[in-house]
Amino acid sequence: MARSSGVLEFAVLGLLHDSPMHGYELRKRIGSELGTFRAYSYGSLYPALKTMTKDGLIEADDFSGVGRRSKIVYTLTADGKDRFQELISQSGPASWEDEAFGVHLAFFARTNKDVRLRILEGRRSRLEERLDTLRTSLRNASARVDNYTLALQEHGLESVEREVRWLNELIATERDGSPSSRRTKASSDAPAKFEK
Amino acid sequence: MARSSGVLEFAVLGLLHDSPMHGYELRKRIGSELGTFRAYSYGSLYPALKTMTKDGLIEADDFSGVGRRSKIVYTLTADGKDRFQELISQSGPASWEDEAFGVHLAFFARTNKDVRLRILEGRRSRLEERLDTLRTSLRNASARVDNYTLALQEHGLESVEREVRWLNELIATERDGSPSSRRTKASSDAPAKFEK
DNA sequence: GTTAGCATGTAAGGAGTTACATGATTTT
DNA sequence: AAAATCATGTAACTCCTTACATGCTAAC
Repeated sequence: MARSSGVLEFAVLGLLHDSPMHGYELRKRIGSELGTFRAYSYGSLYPALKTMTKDGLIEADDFSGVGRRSKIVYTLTADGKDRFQELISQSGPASWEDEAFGVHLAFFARTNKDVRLRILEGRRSRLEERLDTLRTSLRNASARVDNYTLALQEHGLESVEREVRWLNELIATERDGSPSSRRTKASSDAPAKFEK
Repeated sequence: MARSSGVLEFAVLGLLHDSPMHGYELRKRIGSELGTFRAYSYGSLYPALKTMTKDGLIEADDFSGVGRRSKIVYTLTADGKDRFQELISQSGPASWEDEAFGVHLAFFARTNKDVRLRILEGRRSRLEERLDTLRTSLRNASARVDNYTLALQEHGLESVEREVRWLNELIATERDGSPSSRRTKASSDAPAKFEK
């Protein structure tokens, strides 16, 4: 098994979970719907779809009937759904990295509340580590470095501080919802603010 | 000629411009002094140094005297200085990309005022394009997408808006300095706010 | 009828990381 | 004397982009 990995696979599984789709459309949605708006090229996407088909995560239906624009529609298999559940339940260090965090958040509506909180808090502590490094480096920098570099570092620092505040709000909102310990069955109910 | 390219080469040239250094230290400085705090691994850095040596941009002096910790100190050659001047003078589209912009800004103290302004303005227009895309995608998104994704997209949008405001300040400060058209010889004088 | 957008793919290559391998020196 | 940090390097691998190649269909 090729064991295709990474953010792209995760994104594809999540989007196909909603409805079957062909590659061309998947690419657009990855670029626009997933908060990251990271656009993958076809050179990444199409080979990934092949690998995932080989791995049995998705199934390809070739709609190349004569006279009609050729299309290959992909559908999630049972294995694919399992894999998505597996990925969506991960709340370890890997899920607090920039890109991975973005995709995880994009699928939060389908994520358990406990997992959501752990990811949010993990992300925050990851950023707080970064703040430490940045503040230290800024303290040394103010003596040695020119003021353009300083301006850039300060701006970077403020950006991270802003993200921490944003996370604090998300975490607070998340906690305002019904506490997960009360539930017998793990619930993915979103707190009021996040209902559709 | 291998024509080593990219941000890493630029960063190395800029740092060696100040003073000769060995690889281990270069790596740390790239991570901390350059506003981007992007840390390259040795697996990237050491091969890059070899290529640059082959290209004649830097010169390696091996301090492996017996009993002393082995060190290879790199010094900029005349060609290397030329190359750095070439890179630092570029104000085209490539220099408004995230990473490249960071390095360019890190070396702004050695950049001509005209070039500085063109880079700052180019960066701003690049971000304004991104704002357009984001705002459009956000308008569609609010209908179709769950509110977690929405929160992420809104936060992303605000981050870009903040960077634009930051750039506006830098540009204004830059313009407050003596106008470059008055100068016969291009000057790299920093505006008052940015003097050391 | 031609331009723009839809739709799929491959080959070559760029840029970087991880894991490995080795050894000296300083700090605890 | 052990642990941390200094110091250099390579091989295999991952992930992704660019450029190429092909052809259909809708809109102007």
